[in-house]
Amino acid sequence: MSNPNPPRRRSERARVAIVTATRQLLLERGFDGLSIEAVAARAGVGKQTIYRWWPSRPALVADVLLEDADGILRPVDDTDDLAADLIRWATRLAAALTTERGNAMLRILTVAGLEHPDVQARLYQAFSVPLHKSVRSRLTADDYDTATAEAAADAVVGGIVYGILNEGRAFRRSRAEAIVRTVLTGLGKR
Amino acid sequence: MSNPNPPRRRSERARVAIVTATRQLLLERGFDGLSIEAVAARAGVGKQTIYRWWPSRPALVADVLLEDADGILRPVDDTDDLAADLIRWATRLAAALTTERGNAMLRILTVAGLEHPDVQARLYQAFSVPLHKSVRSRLTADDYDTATAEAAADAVVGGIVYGILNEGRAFRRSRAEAIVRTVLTGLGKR
Amino acid sequence: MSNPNPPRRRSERARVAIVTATRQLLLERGFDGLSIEAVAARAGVGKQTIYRWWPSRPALVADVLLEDADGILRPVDDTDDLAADLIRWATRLAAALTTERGNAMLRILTVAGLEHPDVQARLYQAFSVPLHKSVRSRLTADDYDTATAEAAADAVVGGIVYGILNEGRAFRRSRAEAIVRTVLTGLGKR
Amino acid sequence: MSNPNPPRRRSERARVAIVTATRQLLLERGFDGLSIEAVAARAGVGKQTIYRWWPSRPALVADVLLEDADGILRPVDDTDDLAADLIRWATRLAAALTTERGNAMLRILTVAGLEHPDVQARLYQAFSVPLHKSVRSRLTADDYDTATAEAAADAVVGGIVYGILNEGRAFRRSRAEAIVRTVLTGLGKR
DNA sequence: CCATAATCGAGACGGTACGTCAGGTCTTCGG
DNA sequence: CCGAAGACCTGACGTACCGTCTCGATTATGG
Repeated sequence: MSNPNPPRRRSERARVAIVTATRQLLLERGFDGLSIEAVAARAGVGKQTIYRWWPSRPALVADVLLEDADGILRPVDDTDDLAADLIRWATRLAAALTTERGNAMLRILTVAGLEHPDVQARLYQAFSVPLHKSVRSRLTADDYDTATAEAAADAVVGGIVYGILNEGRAFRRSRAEAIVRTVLTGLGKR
Repeated sequence: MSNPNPPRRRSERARVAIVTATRQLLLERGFDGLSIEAVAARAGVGKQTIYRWWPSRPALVADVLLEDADGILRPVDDTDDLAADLIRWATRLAAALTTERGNAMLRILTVAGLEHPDVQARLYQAFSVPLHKSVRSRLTADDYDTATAEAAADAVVGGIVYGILNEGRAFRRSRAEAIVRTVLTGLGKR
Repeated sequence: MSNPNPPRRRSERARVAIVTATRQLLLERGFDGLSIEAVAARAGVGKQTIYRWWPSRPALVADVLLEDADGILRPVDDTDDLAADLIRWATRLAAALTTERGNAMLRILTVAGLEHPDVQARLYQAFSVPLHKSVRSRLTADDYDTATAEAAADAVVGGIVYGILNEGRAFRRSRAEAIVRTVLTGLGKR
Repeated sequence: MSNPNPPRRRSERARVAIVTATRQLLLERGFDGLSIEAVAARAGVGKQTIYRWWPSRPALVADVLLEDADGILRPVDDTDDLAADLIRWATRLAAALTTERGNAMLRILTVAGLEHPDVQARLYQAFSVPLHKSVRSRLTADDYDTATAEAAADAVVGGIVYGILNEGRAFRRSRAEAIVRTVLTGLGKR
């Protein structure tokens, strides 16, 4: 019997050209300014070659974003100073998301997810979950209970990312630090 | 003296029909499924009548959302129990944003803002700012300093809204409560 | 009792402005490039003021053309030299219809007539009939019978005008003369 | 060697559907009642498919007319009776141009040409030139000199076609005959 | 080492929606 | 009541892309 999953000989050259063209156009024109036709033209590829391998525009975009995820997803350091670890992490996250490119990516990622449930799920797994988990793990490593770690991670990640979604590149890193400190120490009245 | 800029006699009938049709179609098909042509048809109005008064699709959508803002924007109560006040507020916010309609609105609002800077600014002023301010005011009323209030508001609002953007209607109200509690008490190891 | 036929107080100022604007735009853009909106704007007049007095665009155009008819419609001289009279007339007609303005008018007149039966009838009466009649009268004045005069007028007028419609301003006056001569002398083989 | 300019694979099915729909609509609504949108709808074709192959509405119309030219363009017979030959030809021309369809075509052809110079040139070559040439050739075959033949052709063709443009289907064939006879015999006073 | 079948580039196709122009009707207001 | 202004509904414009569908022209095995 034949190979049940024949490797469907796909042109790597074309794949790379498409992904590259998509990345460029995404940064030039944003998510909703991106047309398959433009990608095909820029990549020197027939439209069908794109449709053969990606079911939809958001799926293509998602693939491109996933290739670039590493710049954003970094684990939290684990020294013996929890506050310092979290603040360093939060600051770096804010920095990454306020570069021109990083901010563009965040926006694209958010829109793409909001407009296409399938993609939402993939991006959620690839970005939100690891981000949240980074913080949670560092906290449970310091013996916080799951529920507390969860809520704290919500507050820190949400506070920073939502802030940047709203303020864009104007969001200051010091604000990320302030959020982390507040979550750590709470609001015990002084 | 006469008005030097007479407000160009506008048909209220048409305005209402357009806004209503837009709201319906937005809920039926979402933001990017909304076409001006469909709005015009449903409203029984010429396309030009829409373009005459709104510069773009996101601007029209923004106007519709702004009319519906009240359901989401409620001030924080001010009893002598800060925790209870904030938790009640957070819980209600989460409830409003996880109804079918409220969640749809949140998603639409976010995409519309991300795709159109002008609209982003308006929506930011109309939603994010008041939301944030609600929490901040309640805290400064209890004599927290500005910086702390700011950071806490970031954490609470961001934690809840970003959570709901990610999880959708699956986001539980108890999680909003947990976030508030964590921010209030901090992570002082017990 | 009131005047049973009140002269519907119409603004002469507006009428003139409209007709003038129409004439200008007609020469600038041709018949089908003429829009009522442009006429109204150029004339400093509301659209309704045009529609109040003219039922349609071709009707307005027809009025303008009729005001300018004199340049084209000249009677045939009646000296005792029939050939000279007709040649002079034909030559002048060709000259009038091959000026920039006259040619534009001919084309406009033709299109307007072909596209609107009512207008066709008016223009026919105002241009074709007098043109034809000029020639016919001159011939009957020289005792040709009606049928012959008719046919000769057909040949002369048609030959010249149709020629100019086809060739435009390239049509030479000598050609008009040749047509007249041929009709006068016939083709008796030599 | 291969064709350096391969003719961009075109759907014959679509071409025929478009031309047919255009012809129908032209006869139903006339030239200026013809919309590309209606042609596309009737032909079951996307608008772009029309715009891909024809630069403008008049160009499309011209193509349709050119396909139908044969009904009008017939050579002049060449028996030894010049008068009979020309009269037969003139009579047939008048007959063809006073059928419902033929008359409609003549009007359409004329307007299309007058409104669009490019089209004017093509239609002139395809209709006016051959018509004129038919008569001229028959005359030069009988040893008339070029100038005379030219003027006579002007008078005959112009007399008939311009007459029909003005009178429409009311133009009698006998009038065409009278024109031919007059041109042949001239107006030598009897 | 060819045969053959999937993949490729190109781009035509039937469509939907765009944003604009103008048509002809209507409404408002000032003179 | 007329005239200016211009909003209104309608319908068509010409364009951009959509996603599907042929077309040859390459490839890249696997018989």
